[in-house]
Amino acid sequence: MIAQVIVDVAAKQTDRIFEYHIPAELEKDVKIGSRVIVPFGRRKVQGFVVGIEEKSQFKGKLKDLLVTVDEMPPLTPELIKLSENLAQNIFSYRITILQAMLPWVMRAGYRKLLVPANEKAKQIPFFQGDPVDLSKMTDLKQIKKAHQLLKSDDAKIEYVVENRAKEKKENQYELTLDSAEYTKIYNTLRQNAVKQKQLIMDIIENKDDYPKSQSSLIKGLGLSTASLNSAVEKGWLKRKAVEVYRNPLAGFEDEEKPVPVTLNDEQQTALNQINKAIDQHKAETFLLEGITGSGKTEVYLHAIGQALAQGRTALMLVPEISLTPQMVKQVKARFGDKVAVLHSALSEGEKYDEWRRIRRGEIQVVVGARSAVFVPLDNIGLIVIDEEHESSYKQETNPRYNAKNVAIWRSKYHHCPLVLGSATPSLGSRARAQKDVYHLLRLTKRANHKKLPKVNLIDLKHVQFAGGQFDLSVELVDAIKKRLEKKEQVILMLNRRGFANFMFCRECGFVLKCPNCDISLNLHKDTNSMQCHYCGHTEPIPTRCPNCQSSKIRFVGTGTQKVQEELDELLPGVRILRMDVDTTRRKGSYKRILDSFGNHEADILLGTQMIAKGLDFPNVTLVGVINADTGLWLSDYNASEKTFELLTQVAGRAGRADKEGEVLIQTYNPEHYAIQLAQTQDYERFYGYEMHMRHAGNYPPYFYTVLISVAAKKEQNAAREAFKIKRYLLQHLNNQVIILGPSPSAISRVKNQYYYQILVKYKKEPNLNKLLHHVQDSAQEAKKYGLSIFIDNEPERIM
DNA sequence: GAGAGATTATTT
DNA sequence: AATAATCTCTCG
Repeated sequence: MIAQVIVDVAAKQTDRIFEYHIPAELEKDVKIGSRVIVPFGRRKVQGFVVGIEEKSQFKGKLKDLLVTVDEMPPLTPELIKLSENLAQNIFSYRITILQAMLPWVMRAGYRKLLVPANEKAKQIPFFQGDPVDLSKMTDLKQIKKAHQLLKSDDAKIEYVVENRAKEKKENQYELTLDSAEYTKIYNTLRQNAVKQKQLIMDIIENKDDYPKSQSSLIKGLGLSTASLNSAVEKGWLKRKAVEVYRNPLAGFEDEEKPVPVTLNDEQQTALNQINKAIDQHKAETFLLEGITGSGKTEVYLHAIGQALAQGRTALMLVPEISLTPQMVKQVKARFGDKVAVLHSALSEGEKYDEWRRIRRGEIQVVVGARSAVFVPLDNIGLIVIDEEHESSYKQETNPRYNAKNVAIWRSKYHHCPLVLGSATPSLGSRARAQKDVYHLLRLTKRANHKKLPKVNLIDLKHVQFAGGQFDLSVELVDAIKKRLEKKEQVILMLNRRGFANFMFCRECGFVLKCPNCDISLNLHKDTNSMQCHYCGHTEPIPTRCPNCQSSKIRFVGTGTQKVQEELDELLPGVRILRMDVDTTRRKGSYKRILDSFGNHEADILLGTQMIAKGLDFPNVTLVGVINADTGLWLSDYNASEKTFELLTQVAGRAGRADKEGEVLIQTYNPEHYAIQLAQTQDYERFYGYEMHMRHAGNYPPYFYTVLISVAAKKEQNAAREAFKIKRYLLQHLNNQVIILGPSPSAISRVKNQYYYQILVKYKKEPNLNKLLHHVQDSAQEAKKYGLSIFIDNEPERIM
């Protein structure tokens, strides 16, 4: 038999099938989707079997496939097929896509070892008994010596493929004797053998609980490893290492029982339609447009229950940012240990274990962020994408897939419905619902009949500021005070995007910039440094202007740290929790902050965009937005959409329970339509208005877009290549197409690379895909001259 | 004619 | 992408 293999070499020339002969003894193991090791040239590489055939197309002599790596093929035939489809659409190599479908630990590591070639050579002092890792060899003398040994045939190179995936093992202790004997042992123990007595007593009393794990014995009984060791030595217990799953939900085990929630009419109507599609195995896409607090999550959970009741599985995607403990808790409470969770806060080992539980069919419900769209779930009965407007469903690096499109593909494959949910659907989705491509379901009422919070705009152009800074208006501070007096809680959002503290000299106007990027450095008080958010460059905080040595330097802009200090001053004694990239970096800190706020251990939750989504705190009655404008003037065509979304989402955090909510939005642009319509939280009107704008500007959803970026060390080179690509495209496309640029990116230099980009807008260009693949092929040639070319189909961000 | 460096072809 | 094969240049 012949295996068709995609090898782990991401390059144009190798982006195709290579065939291998399957040795007879491996025939039962090698399946479509298997991860295998194959000889490739002189090397050994990892690869994935994408097909198995009787006969080979190859004229030369086939090599033998060496081994299969896993017991069970990690990829399913479905995912193999999906990878083929994706490769045609997103300008990535097939192997890059296949690897993106699996946990990172399943990527192979490669090592080149210099090993003695014969018995005599083993005595050469150079080896010191061990093979030498060639990639770690830096010393020139050593390298010379290595060459010498290779030439004299005393050494040879051995290629090793390493598997990073490690299973976690835990010690378990099982009983070796019968209970009578343990009683006997107990009686012979000395009075002062406290721990030993305790252990034997536990064995006598809880005999049926054994074998017990080491951690449960140590934690539960307060034993030490030493006492366990001696128990093993004396033959009382037998130790065994067993494989265990790393469990990321360890902290969620004893959550409250699921509360049965009855749906209101609208929810029920929506659910009925979804359930019908589940029952009929129909690959229908629903757009569930429901205002904040309308209980979309309840609808999802009921629908998931329906899929499970039919013996099928369910996949639910949520944005990374809103994969909050609150959300996980709800799903976990409803479906217990049928649930697996996948997101970036898990360790690589945890991700691998969650993934394996899914692959082995031990899981019925998966909740995860973008990459979870590739999980090897079988028999999917429902896919849900919550907050479908979120741009995080699009991966911005290779492979640049959009989880929404992947989900649509999978829903067709499994003949199951896909539910896209949002309070503020993306224009693209909403427009498709308009054209009946998607089925629109609307929830217009808040589930608990509470009114939407009242939203007021504060015009920062005509306002008095509290304190000495220009961040907090008197009106906002007063409103906060009032809420605090009533022992209610407040959420404050500072949309910091490109707006944090930077150093500015009042003498010469100098702004401290990153030496590698075209952007200012940001002040970080916690680490006492100036940092670049793009390349990570760090330097000390200057005390004098680096340009003119003046001491009149200021730090301008608003950061969460600064606002916190101001609030401390204006409202002495107030308890503030800050939530931003800095305070949530450590594992579990996210949960800790939210739990603490939920327990009313703080009055104000001050944070960046990450607090806008999905949080549900009944005691929060006031939401303040410190500056609504920060995202508004970005050059993206969807800046208004993103601003409207964010304001509407954050407003929805107020007044979720019995108490009426209030929202205050500070802005310098109270007349802007995105902000005006966010005030009335009128999505449908915003949709109508924004569609006009898109139509007038020839932007999505009226046009399709492709973004081509070119990066180079020298600015002219990037620009020249971009112009060349544009000329090439114009030559071969009809004149319906619109090509914008080339223009420098919004941040024209990052990590010492200059970026130029062109945007292709088109309605129908059957030729384009072929041309772009040609551009991509030329990228490898261009790389020799230090040029990088990226092609992004339907980009979420154009800057 | 050997060694370094650049270029080109090959990988099943 | 990594490696091998081939070509080119430069050494008094």
